[in-house]
Amino acid sequence: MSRSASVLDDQPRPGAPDGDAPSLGALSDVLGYHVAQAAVTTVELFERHIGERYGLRKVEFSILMLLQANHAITPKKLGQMLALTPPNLTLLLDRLQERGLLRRERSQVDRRSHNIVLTEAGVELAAETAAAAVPMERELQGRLSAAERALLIELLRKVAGR
Amino acid sequence: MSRSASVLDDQPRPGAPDGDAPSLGALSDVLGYHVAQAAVTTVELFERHIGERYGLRKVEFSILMLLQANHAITPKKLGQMLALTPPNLTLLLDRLQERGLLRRERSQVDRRSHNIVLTEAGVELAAETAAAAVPMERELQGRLSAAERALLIELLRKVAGR
DNA sequence: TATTGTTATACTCTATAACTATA
DNA sequence: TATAGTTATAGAGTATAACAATA
Repeated sequence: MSRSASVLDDQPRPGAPDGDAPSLGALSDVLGYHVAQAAVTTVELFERHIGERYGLRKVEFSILMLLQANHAITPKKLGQMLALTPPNLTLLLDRLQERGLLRRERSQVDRRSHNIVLTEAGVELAAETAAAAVPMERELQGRLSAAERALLIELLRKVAGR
Repeated sequence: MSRSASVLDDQPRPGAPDGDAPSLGALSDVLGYHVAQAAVTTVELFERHIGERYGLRKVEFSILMLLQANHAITPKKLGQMLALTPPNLTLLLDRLQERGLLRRERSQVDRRSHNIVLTEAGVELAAETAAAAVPMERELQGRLSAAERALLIELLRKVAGR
């Protein structure tokens, strides 16, 4: 754990008004901190490429992508995959439904559960935003090589563990 | 982008009530999604090892660690390092100050700014929680080797870019 | 005029509890 | 008696605007 003694005990040097880069201390060994800091970048990227342009929140985009890939899926499963509690999911689905992007169809097999399916507009928006994700990811090339990016995703999946 | 056709069009097979594992679709190539999913794990880890035990939120723990490593630091810098807006930081510092963990000392150099310093109780809690972070990180060994973990942190730092 | 930090405020995000309807 | 989903509600997290004190 490297630390830079007490360089700035209320005495910032004239030439460096903001002092040295402060040390992370014990935080440098805390994985969660680095995950959170990386999220600052990815969230900003998402907002700029997709969120603001299509009026979608991160989770809404994820839901669209999962519905695109799985056609019909229950709220239960969506909730499990995205770590959402049932009440939150209900609200999210309400919002997307009001926008005409999806439908809830009562399952004929188990009438308690629903199958969520994209409407035509939903299919279209899913395709558009999936396409918008490509340049978004490409923007990371300045920070990570393709190999590093693939490796990073693999390691993150191990941490997520599912 | 692998997708598993329409295995579950409202017809879950009897033997597998929850159907096959749904595909991630386009999401599997979105770094931000994987970062967010990994965060679910690290947040849960934090809550269990530190948050609940010491009544600290993630950011509060981070502030403690930064103060521990840097002795005196201004809210401005803390805000930059943790991506917090000034009003949020004010509230966080209020809370920690009310708990008797830190003091705001007006800088003699620039009387607009403050130096935040840990009280004795703050130093103690910082040490305790830093120690509690060790077994927390160790718990990740089931998912990542030491080398993988180091590599992951390095890659996350590149994404965070600072 | 610009900067540090604060106050006031509101909006988003997420969680818990209680409920309905099906099984 | 258990499960899928909803409703109601509250708390945590985060943002913007307006302000005070100092530079």
